[in-house]
Formats: sequence, structure tokens, C-alpha cells
Amino acid sequence: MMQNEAEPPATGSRAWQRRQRVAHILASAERIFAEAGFGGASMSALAAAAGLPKANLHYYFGTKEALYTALLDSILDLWLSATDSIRPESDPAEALTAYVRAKMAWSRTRPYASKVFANEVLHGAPYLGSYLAGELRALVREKSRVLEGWIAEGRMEPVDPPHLFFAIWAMTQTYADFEAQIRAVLDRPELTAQDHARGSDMVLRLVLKGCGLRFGAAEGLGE
Amino acid sequence: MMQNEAEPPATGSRAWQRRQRVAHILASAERIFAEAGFGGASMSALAAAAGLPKANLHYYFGTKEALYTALLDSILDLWLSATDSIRPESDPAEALTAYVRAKMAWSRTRPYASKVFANEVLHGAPYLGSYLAGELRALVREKSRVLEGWIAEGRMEPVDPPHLFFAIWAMTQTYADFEAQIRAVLDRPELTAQDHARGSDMVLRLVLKGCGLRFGAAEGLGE
DNA sequence: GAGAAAGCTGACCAATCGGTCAATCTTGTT
DNA sequence: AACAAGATTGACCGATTGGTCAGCTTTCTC
Repeated sequence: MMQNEAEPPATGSRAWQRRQRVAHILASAERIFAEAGFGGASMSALAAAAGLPKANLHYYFGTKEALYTALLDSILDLWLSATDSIRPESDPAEALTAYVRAKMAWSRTRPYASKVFANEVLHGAPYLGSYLAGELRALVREKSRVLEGWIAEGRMEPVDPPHLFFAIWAMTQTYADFEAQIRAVLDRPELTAQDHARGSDMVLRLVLKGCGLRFGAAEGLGE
Repeated sequence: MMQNEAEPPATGSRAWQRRQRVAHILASAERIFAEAGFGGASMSALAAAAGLPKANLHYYFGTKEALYTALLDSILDLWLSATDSIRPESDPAEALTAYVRAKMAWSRTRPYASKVFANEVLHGAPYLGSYLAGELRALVREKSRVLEGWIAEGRMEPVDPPHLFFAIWAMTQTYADFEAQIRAVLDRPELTAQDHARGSDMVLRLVLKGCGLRFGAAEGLGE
């Protein structure tokens, strides 16, 4: 029988075990690629991180490049999933708040994934280029039209939607990608939940007030 | 006679020629490191970019690491020079506008430098760490006090100054560091002056309105 | 339980890595 | 002109790189 690709294979089956191992390799590779970049990450370092012999990684992925692109693919899904709240019938302030919150949460919970993505784009997106020009561009077009609709209805001030997205991406991801700089300036061994909360507040303040929306700052940050 | 280190040596002199060559190597290395990262940049690629034999780079810098840190040092000065406009007696809106403009100009004119810096921080700032925790932290402390002064005088709304800086850095540098992504979304072979102007406007809008300051948008963006 | 298929890995490979060095050339000093 | 110091570089080095493969074990199928 043909196994439907969309359906997860039965627990314990061969295909299931393969997916488990592939997922485990990708998970450990995320950290190595994030810390060393593509060029700086060696197959032996990737193998050591996964706790497997180097030849085993080659068995599953063939080449270092294939392993890297497989990792990028697995990260891409996360990147797009946060825009769901931006729909024509949504309240602008609520939708943007949810979007910023989702992006900030992603920086907090998946910092290595964010760094791998950032590293790829930073170096000219050699592997991600076609995706950026395809799916991402289409997504931004779609969501920009939603914002333009809100603007036409007088529900928010006229802003350039794509550049608003660029600003939101930059501000939210900086808490993952440039975490070393933020930690150094704030003099922290690690960013605390409060640091993230303050960052989140700042981003929301700038975005909402910048769009002429009410910024409640309803968060209890304490003191 | 002792040559004063602060004074530039006479044109054509041996020391002058040395500085010229060092500067030329650093200038060409900037692009290689920006595009490939530290690990991905090879000495032979750096040598090819400089149009010199590999052994010549080793003669001037000793190791790849020394060449890289020399480049980082040369970039750091640029990074700090833009905050001059933020002084207690300045007008908040004017000071922040000048700061954002300076940062945006830096992204436009020195994208490779920005990318090298970003890459370093992205990978945990192994070479820049002590500088970030030293000079940069001190600078942010100093400028944060200026902002707190403005806030106390009621000249701007109460915002968390360090996080405001993080937001400004992120938004302005994204036009250099994540240029590949922005280009892809905007469907441009290269970012135009208008793209940068629109980005600059967006950043100013978010920063000024976020701080409760007037955003004039006095720019003639055409159309 | 026999054969096939998939999983696994130690040993090995050519290529490239960062770096060294002796030999040569150029320049400044006297 | 003679010498010293600095500048230059082709040839080379051991180490590490990404990648291969033969041979073994495990698991599935019938």
C-alpha cells in the first residue's frame, strides 16, 4: 500500500524511526549552524552535536549543503505561521499586537532557528533566495492589501505596509539574532523574561503608536 | 625622532605606504567576510579579493583571526560616531531624527561593514564581546541618562531608553543586514534611493510617534 | 528462516585549509 | 656604493575539510 505522505507514519515503524532520527539531527544541527554559520560548521562538529558518527549524517542527508537546506526548510514553516491574525475583518490594533507577540515569542523560544535564518539572509540568501522572492513576497503582498484596506477605511494612519513589516521583523528578531549585544548592554548573563517583556512593550508601542493606534500598555511589568 | 602615532605619516613614506596597503586589504576583506562569514572566508579568497598573494596577507596581519579583528576594530569607530546628536540640551525630536538618519545612512553607504558587524554579533560576539560590555554599554548608559532627562522634563513620553536603542539599531541596520530579504519582497535587483527614503520615513515615524513626538514627514517622497 | 532491504560506521580519500619559511627584491641610510 | 631593514612571494607543511565506500548488523517480507 502506498503510504500517504501527508499522514504521519505509524509509531515505531521504519519510516517513523527515520523521521525521528532526521528530526534529531536537524535539532542539534540548528545550534551548530547558528553559532558557527554555514562555513564555520564542520560535519564532524555537526556529528558530535548529534552524538552520531559523521558517516551517519552523510547517510541521511548526502551532503552538508543538503543537511543545511533541510534545516532551512524546517525553519521556514515557523517563519510564516505568525501572520494568521492579520485578516481584513480583524481589529488592526489586536491583529498587529498578536503578530508582534507571536514574533517575539518565536525569538524567545527558538533563538537558534532565528539565527540560522538571519545568517542565511545576511549572506545574501543563496539557498533561500527563490523562497523569499516567491512565498514570502506573495505573503507580504497579501497582508499589505489587508493593511491598505484598513487604511482606506480610516482604521489606521497611512503607512507603507511592506516597510512596516520590515520594521517589525527587525525589532522582534533582534532579541534573538543580536541577543549577544543586548545581553552585553544590559549586563546580563542571560536575557530575562522581564527583558523580553520590556522589549515586547517597546515594539508594540512603536508599532501601534506609529500606526496611529491606541497603545494601552496593559501589561503588568511590575515596578 | 619618534613619530607621533596620532599624526599621519608623510605621504609616500614607508609608514604611509604600509597604512595604505593595510587599508586596502581591510577594504577588500570587508566584502569577503560580509558574504561568507568568518568561517566561510578563506585566506586565499581574501588574498584574491585584495589582488595579493596569500603570504602577503600573512606578512601584514599574521593570522586570519588578526586580520578579522583588525577589520572589526576599523568598523567599530563608525558604529559609535552617530550618537553625537543626543545631548541634554538638544531637542528630542531633532536629536532622534539625526541619529536615525545617521544610522540609515550608514546602512546605505557601508552595507558590508554593517554585515560584518552583524555576523560577529549573531555568532555570539566572540571577538567583540568585551567591547560590547565596555564601551558600548557605557555609551548606552550615558545616552539613556539623556533620554531620562528629557522624560523627566516632560519633553517626551516615558519609554525604556536601552530598548529604544535596540529598536533603532534593529530597524536601521536591517536595510543593510537583511537587504537580500527586503530586495526579494520588494522585487528589486537593488534597493533604490526611494526604498531607503521610505524605510527612513518608517523608522522615523515609529520612533518619533512612539516617543510621543511630532512626526512631520517633511520629506518629499514624490507621488 | 532465508533472502532482501535498510541502517550503520571505521577507515580512507583528494582537496583545501591556515600558516611557515627561505630566497629574492626594494628601499632608506650612510 | 655598500649595507641593513623592510617588503614580497613561490613552494611547501601538517591538519582538517567534505565526502566515499566496503563490509557489517539489524529489520522487514514472504
